[in-house]
Amino acid sequence: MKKKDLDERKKKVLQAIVEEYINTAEPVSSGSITKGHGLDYSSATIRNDMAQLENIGFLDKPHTSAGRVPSAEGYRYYVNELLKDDNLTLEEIKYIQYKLKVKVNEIEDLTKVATTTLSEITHYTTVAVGPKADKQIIEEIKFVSLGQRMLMVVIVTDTGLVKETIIKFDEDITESQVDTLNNLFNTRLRGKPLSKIDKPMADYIFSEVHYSIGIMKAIIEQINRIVEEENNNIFLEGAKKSFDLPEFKSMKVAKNFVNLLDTKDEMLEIFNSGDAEDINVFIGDDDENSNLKDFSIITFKHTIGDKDLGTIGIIGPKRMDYAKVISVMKYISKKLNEDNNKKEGM
Amino acid sequence: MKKKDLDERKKKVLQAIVEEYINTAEPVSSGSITKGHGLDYSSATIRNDMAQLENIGFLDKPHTSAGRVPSAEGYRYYVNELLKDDNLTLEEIKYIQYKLKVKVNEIEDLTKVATTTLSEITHYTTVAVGPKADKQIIEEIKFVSLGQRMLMVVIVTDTGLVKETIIKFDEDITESQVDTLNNLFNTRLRGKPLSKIDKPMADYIFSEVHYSIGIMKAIIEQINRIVEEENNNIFLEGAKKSFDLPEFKSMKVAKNFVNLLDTKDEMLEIFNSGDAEDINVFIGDDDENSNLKDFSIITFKHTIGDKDLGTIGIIGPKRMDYAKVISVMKYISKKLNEDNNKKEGM
DNA sequence: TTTAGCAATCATACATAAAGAGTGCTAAAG
DNA sequence: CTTTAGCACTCTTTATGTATGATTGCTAAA
Repeated sequence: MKKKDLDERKKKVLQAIVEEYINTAEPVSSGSITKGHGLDYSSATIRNDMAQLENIGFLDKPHTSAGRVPSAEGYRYYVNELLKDDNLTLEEIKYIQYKLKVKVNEIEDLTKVATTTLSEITHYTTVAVGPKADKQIIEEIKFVSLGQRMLMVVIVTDTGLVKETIIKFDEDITESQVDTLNNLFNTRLRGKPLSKIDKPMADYIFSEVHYSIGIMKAIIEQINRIVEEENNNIFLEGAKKSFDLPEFKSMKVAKNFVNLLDTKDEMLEIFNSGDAEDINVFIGDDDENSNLKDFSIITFKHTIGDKDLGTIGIIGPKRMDYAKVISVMKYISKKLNEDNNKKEGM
Repeated sequence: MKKKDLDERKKKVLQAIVEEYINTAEPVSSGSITKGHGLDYSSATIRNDMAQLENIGFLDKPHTSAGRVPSAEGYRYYVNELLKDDNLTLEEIKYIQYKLKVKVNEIEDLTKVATTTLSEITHYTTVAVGPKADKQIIEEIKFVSLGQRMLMVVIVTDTGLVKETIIKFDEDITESQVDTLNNLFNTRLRGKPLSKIDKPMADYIFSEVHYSIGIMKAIIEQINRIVEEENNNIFLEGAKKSFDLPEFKSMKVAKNFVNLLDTKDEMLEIFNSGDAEDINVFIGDDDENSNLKDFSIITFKHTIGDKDLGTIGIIGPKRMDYAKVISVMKYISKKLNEDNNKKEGM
């Protein structure tokens, strides 16, 4: 049997098992889904279907007499083929609207509000990751002198991202030198993507400036450094909520979760790999030995028009309420885009 | 018996128990400390002392036949009276020197390096909390226009802290207005502490500016907002390390830990309450029902001269290696101050 | 004051048994 | 051919009892 062409009843059985397991966190027995979920068969019939669903890899059996649990494959089929994702209550919709109406001045704030709201409604841990630096356009680059031998550099991009750093020198800097720097870097870099200053550009800058090479080198080096260290701006909300979930009774799961949030690498990879247009669902592989084994991550890109404002996502157990999460995300994503296109048009 | 006047042997017994428990995480029996730790008595003698130490509240008994465990009181006595805190190895000293020698341009970076190093050497979770805003002096306040109706405000303080925000308006702003703003705010606020703009100051500003009240109101409101939201800059390092400790086998402990880091309030209170001059040791109360019950927090203020650069601390189990942690902290604290006074003198 | 000796206490580990849940298979019914 | 009833089988869970070992508290002697 091909995986894709399940007959109608098997689809219903799989769906019933996934939904039941999402609710109870207990393996689902054939007896418990004879009625409801659009099904009305004897447990023996369900058992037969379950055996076949297990054969094609959609279900797992913890042990002989324990009922079935969806496999990663099973979850994927459920998410892709069986999910009905329009189940927000009116209260939830109103709450989201209320929260997103808040007056924000920085896009970062809006992302945080959205992330917090998402966590409140879904009761899962949510994460916001800043946009990739190199996709952004430099709108302003400003040098401000701090004392004689210190300089602050502020770079502002079109998405409202602000990067700043302080550079120290071994020699004095005059105000007129600062003016020159402001002129030079602004005329050269404004409108360009926020990426490292390459060799030709550095050479050009050197050729234009008549004073200390040491200062210029330090500046370029430091700018390249802050441009490179992207995505350090991770915002985490509701980590403790995850610890109330039954899967966190297992120390191993809890530890993997903390590792995931502490190390960040694996998590970031998934956050950055998603498709820009869509809600992306990552379901941890069953067999893998990674920290992600027991978790699912669902992300979407926060965008206004074609500007990438970062990624917002949820980390939860594989037994996640996909329907709910995806519904909420779709709604929030739509709202974010709507409201801000309005504001942009001013 | 008064708590303070333990005879010499009882002191040694208490010390032996604390140190043994720190090493093994197992209740300490009378038999296991008959030799070593400067003791050479029979288990019966030790037992008598242990019974009395328990009476005055320095030891606890998990159950009748389980050996003894230090109480919070016991730890406190140990830390205050019995601790010998000079046990860094040469390798550790060299490693710290090597790490702190790194060239940093922002004080925030230095704090991070110190925090990371502290975590590496002690194997505990470390936390850095930014300095209190109102203790800092405004060194520069800069308005940068972003498009017609957006303005960025950057405030730099004497400790190198940078606060910035973006303000949106309903009307246009001209370059000359921005210049006026820069002049006005800099002459008025530079050298002042980073605190909210009060009524008289606001009134003065209003009286000086001839255009839109709406714009000025928005600016002052927003500046007050970012000044108020202090300590959002918490830097966490090595959370996963804690999960390797035996006490984290208990789900309750693990959950409290995550709550602590996620909610931040309780933790911040302790971080901000410490004495500026000293290493501060907080030991969770035995009976209390708080998230902190099972943990100890050790902090010190990162300062250069009299500038407060924030607080660096460790969160670990009550069974923490106090001697080691305090030694490392003292050393790092000294080094930070030394090196930077040198750099300051340029 | 210190110590040896010993009964008493309690957690832990282990073995065994009983109960319960759920499956897989077979054969009958629809 | 599909569905269902029936039942043996498997495996987990829980309870119970028992043995074991660690450690203490007390007493009496050194």
